[in-house]
Amino acid sequence: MASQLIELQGRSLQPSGVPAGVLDLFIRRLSALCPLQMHEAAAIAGLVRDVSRVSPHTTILEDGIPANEALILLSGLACHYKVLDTARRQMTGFVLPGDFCDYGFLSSSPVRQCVMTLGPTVMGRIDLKQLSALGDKLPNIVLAMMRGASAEQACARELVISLGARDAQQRMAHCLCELYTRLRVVGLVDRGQFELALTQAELGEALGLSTVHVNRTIQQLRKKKLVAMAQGKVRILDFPSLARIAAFDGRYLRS
Amino acid sequence: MASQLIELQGRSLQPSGVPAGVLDLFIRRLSALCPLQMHEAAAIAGLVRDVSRVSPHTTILEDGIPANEALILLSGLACHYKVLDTARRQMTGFVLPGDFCDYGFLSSSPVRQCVMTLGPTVMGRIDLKQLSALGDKLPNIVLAMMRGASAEQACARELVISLGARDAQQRMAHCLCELYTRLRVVGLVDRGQFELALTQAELGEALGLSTVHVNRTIQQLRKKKLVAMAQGKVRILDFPSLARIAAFDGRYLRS
DNA sequence: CGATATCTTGAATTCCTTCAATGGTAGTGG
DNA sequence: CCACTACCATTGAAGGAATTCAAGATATCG
Repeated sequence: MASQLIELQGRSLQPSGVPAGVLDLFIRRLSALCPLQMHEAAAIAGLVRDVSRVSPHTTILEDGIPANEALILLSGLACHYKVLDTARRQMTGFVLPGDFCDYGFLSSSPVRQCVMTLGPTVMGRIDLKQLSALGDKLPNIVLAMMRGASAEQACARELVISLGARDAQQRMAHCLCELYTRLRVVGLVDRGQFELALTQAELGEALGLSTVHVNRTIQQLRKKKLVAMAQGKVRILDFPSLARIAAFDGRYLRS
Repeated sequence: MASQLIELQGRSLQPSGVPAGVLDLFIRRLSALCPLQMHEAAAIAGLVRDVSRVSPHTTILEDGIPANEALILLSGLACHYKVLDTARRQMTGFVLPGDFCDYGFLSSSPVRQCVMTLGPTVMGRIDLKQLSALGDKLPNIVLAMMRGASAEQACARELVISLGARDAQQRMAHCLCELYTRLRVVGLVDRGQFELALTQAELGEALGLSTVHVNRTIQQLRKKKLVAMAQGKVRILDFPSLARIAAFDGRYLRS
């Protein structure tokens, strides 16, 4: 796993040696799941260690391996996926900044699916013993994490619906609506625009479509002036119309 | 919700008024998730109340409603589903005997998807306050439930893979392999045969296929002498071959 | 600036859907 | 006991959505 300690960028250090600011998204995400008091947020932020960059297309969690730490995506993009016999690959969900990469640690279950980075990312780690001890003292922390797992479950179910009952255009629109909504929670959307380090081929792996068809589908949405996508950036031009096409109802993302 | 108290069938009663035996599958399922001591199993079984029959095709949990009790399927079959604008319906997972219908109660999340019975079923309920109090005393109970939620998550992800990357025959084979494996855990498979109160149209809603194509796919599997399906019963004739077709690897079902 | 990856386009094919009709089976009531 | 009804399974034929194959255009990066 090619990773190195992140540079400090001239920021002040917390006791753990983690630059302030890097953990903002993590705390913002947790608080959105369950409102945290200042000391609760500080306590869990204090457990994050080994903050490090991870190169694109690196598998950071392997199927079937018991975890001994909780992995948090601090910036960038990652995904759950599985490789089939046929060398075909299917993604089953995105991990966005502030999310835990896998929630199996909550029930001491082994990781059930590989997790891989897509663009360049920054990861943080929390020792499970420490996390467990903290959870005993601050139940809101545990609640927030369990709600995170619940939200991830809801996303997976929604993806089932996309792949089972929506056509290509609806799938694409729904995916963009979800990313837009989830990224907005952590403040990563600026005037309808967000970063998305994802090729069309990779989008196809997420949506169960061929690369060619992804391309044609995007063009349809472009032609309708609903989105603009280029250079790893997505701009949502007309969210209401996009949501209408996809029959997107973001309530499944709420806690 | 058309439900009535189950008859007693001449069995001895536990203090709660629930006939002995009805809860066996529930305990077996929980113990498979996390081995329980006798007193732990007895404790949670003692909380189950309002055991009642529910008619086929009854929606027992509604999208978005906060739950005030945990619902357990004691016998029969149920599913998670969502109805789309287009009047199309997509199932996102099966609930088998011994399973909780929804795990949202673990994080005080509202139910995120409707749950509906398929065949005739028997349901049990546990008050969330009592369950929470019990969980504080017996952490293994909580662990078992959280592992149940984790297993359900794994099932949803696997369904994503089926709908996104497997053709009709592989989907069908994979679905049958999963049902076979899950039902075997609770002892509901007899010489390769199990009950499945599901029409071909409903199977299509689960697998993202049209009724016609479900029919043709089943015929292919029949012709290969892999399965026999009729009158709500499925017999797996050649599990290894079926698993090979689907590239089924049951490890995702383990805790 | 050349090399590689990604995006784009066209044409042929495949898998699955839709429509429509028939056959089978179980339950209902005369 | 048999007609009647309703639901489910099955089959054929036509159409459509998405895939595959193949090639060319554009971007990206060392």
